[in-house]
Amino acid sequence: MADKPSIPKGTRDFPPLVMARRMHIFDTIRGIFKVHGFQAIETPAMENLSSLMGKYGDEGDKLLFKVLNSGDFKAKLSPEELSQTPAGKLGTMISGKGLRYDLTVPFARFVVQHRNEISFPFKRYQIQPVWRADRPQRGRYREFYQCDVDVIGSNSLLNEFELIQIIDEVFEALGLKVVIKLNNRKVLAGIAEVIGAPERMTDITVAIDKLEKIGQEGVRNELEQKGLSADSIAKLEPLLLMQGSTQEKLDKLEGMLEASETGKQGISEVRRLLEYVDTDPVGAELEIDLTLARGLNYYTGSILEVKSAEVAIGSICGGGRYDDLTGIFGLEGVSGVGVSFGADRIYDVLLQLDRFPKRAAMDTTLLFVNFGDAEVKYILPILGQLRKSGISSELYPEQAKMKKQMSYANMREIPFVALVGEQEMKDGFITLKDMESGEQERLSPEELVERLSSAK
RNA sequence: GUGGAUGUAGCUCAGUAGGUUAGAGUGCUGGAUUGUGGUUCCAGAGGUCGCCGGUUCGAACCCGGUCUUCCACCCCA
Repeated sequence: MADKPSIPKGTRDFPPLVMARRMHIFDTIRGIFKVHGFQAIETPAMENLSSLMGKYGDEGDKLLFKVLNSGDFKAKLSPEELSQTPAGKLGTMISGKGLRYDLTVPFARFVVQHRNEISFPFKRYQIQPVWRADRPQRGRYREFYQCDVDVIGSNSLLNEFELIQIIDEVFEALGLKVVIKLNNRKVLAGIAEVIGAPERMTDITVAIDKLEKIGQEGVRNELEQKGLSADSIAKLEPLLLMQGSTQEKLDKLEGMLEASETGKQGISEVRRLLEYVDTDPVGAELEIDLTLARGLNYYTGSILEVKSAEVAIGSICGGGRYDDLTGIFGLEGVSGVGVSFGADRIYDVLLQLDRFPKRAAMDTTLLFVNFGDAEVKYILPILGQLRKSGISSELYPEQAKMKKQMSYANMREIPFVALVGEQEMKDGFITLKDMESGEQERLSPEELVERLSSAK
């Protein structure tokens, strides 16, 4: 006997209602990407493992799904290698491919590989699933969709501004309140420099990233543990506890980062970006957050992250500028900046807040009840007319009991039902029933189209 | 990867001094109602009690393992 059918850990099936809601998210995001002039691309689910390894830090390497080589994958290994190599390392020896971990690195590969066909700056969007061998939890899946927008081949901070606008427009359209957190890796690098530990930037940022969660004391302990000197920690603390308006924070920071060229540059970039925002302010809350670090180690400039202001679920969108990413694939001096929307988490937030549109808005508008073959033949051309007019409509395929057909409409939450029987055929009209109010009216086919077009 | 919970009908859950054919609500199917759904009433279908093994005369219940889901770390969308 076969096992009960199941799917791998951390993956999901999407039934129709869920899918309708997911499409609502994707359609909204895609529409806004297009309006901003971004073009769609896709890349394969699998990349060569060498394209993926080392791009996401040690932690990321562990979370990569590797695809076992076809054929006799152990033929090239000696028995010693086979038995002595630790499992984790063995995986990379017998796997030449891996599932993509995000869309940014494959995009960088794409840009380098197709550089002669692309005119820069290149604005692309990409909506595809990615895979991570993480331990699943709420809001964390092994297969999930990212919706990436990137501009590559332009250093201008106008791109960062456009991304902020896109974020604002997307969440506005979805009806979600969000906080956009902004920081700059150069500022973080400056801080590391000023406190006398320039090479420890990653450790420092990872630690201060947790400030909200583990508190000042916790951060201090973690930094001590990482081997940072007491002197450095003491210098760092006032920076973290800065209060005041964005401008005040920036002024204070600028003073502290006087000695660091990189730091000063970071500050001026943040200022510049905020100037753009001032010209056309966004609806979302925008805040400078020095504790925002972001783990992906390819970011070099602006970094940003979006959190729901209403539901605690981790970030629902994030990104930043990466100056060297294509360098890894052999194309130097091309800077890119982009953000990624986490569709699955956005879904969870919308669901929890009950902000999805009514099902009727995403589904069939009209159902014709089937009274028999003569009626069906009468209805078919009308049905075609409705569909040409963009009204989602269907005909019940069986001459089932009326109760059953009505229940079907009810279950599907179809807002209108059309009744065409002998009487209607003879008189040339259609009885339209509004399922919500229960009211019925008699309409000609033309009036029906008219009526439902306006009801949409 | 570390630590901790969880798992009984499609769904939400009852069900222990281990004892014959495992329950409720909801949903599903049919009927009451042969051109009218959502309410009500009646009937019916649906479970190898996550899976494997052990203890026992006997296991949904005790023990071990395993998988799933969830929670806290880690990390992140």
